[in-house]
Amino acid sequence: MPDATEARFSYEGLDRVIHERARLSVLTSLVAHPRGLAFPDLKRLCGLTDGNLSRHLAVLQEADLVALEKGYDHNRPQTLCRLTPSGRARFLDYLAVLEQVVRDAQSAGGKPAGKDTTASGKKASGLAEPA
Amino acid sequence: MPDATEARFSYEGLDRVIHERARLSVLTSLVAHPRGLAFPDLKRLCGLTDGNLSRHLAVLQEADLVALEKGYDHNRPQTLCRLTPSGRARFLDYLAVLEQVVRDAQSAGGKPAGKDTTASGKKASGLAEPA
DNA sequence: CGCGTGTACTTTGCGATGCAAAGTAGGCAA
DNA sequence: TTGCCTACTTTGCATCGCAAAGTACACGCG
Repeated sequence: MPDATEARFSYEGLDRVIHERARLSVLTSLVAHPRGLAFPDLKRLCGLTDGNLSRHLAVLQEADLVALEKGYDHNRPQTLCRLTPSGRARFLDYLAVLEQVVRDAQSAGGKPAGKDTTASGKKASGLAEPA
Repeated sequence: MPDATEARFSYEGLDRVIHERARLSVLTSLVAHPRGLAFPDLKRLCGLTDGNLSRHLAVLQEADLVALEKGYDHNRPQTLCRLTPSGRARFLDYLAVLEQVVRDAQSAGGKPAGKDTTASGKKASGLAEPA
């Protein structure tokens, strides 16, 4: 058990590439559709504009989180997006941290909090927070 | 797939002010310490630099998510940070959306991640992607 | 056949923002 | 007093999200 002064709320596992809202949407969509999704479907599912999705996909591809397969369907360009294996792994890691955040918050917010780990210098102003 | 046209993965509840990693750290720390936290404690808990914390606190205060009480303790400046009531409410709303993200991702065959925050042990082995 | 319209993306531009290094202020020890 | 330490704040830069504009191609219509 490490000391109580460690940065236990720093959440370093929240990779910035994944943590962005739009990309989180994309990755969640993709993990929910393991066969992949076409660009327009992804666009609609995530509520993104064309440009936005294009850019975020480029970032995700650059980070080796998704793979883009560009082909043609009925003579129309069709980009199929899928998670890479390492992308899936990294996303699951990220999710585990997210769960930790939720647990940390709920242990005080939704339930009786009894774990005050940083008991330094409280003023105890007699301020009761709203129940 | 009930309705493929709705943007059910857009997660519009992920307020950008809250969703930032550093601020998420701060808010989680604060919700776990309802009596408030002093600047240095917050700094250490979140693993932030002085400048970083200062800036993020200013943003959070501007958004009426936290309240800053500047005073003196033992003749030293001491800023006490607490969640505002509406800040707590908005953070809990945000958390609900986070939980939804986790659920959406896990319902797809992602395993229910345990309490191991460094879940790097399994790679993609147990969850081969369908081609 | 050419022209406009619609889909499927990409590129560009800009305003916002995270981040860290440098700056300020005051207590306290020597 | 001098110098160091804590407790913040300000500044500057590089990144980034976002949306409007741009490109490419297929199809329908006169």
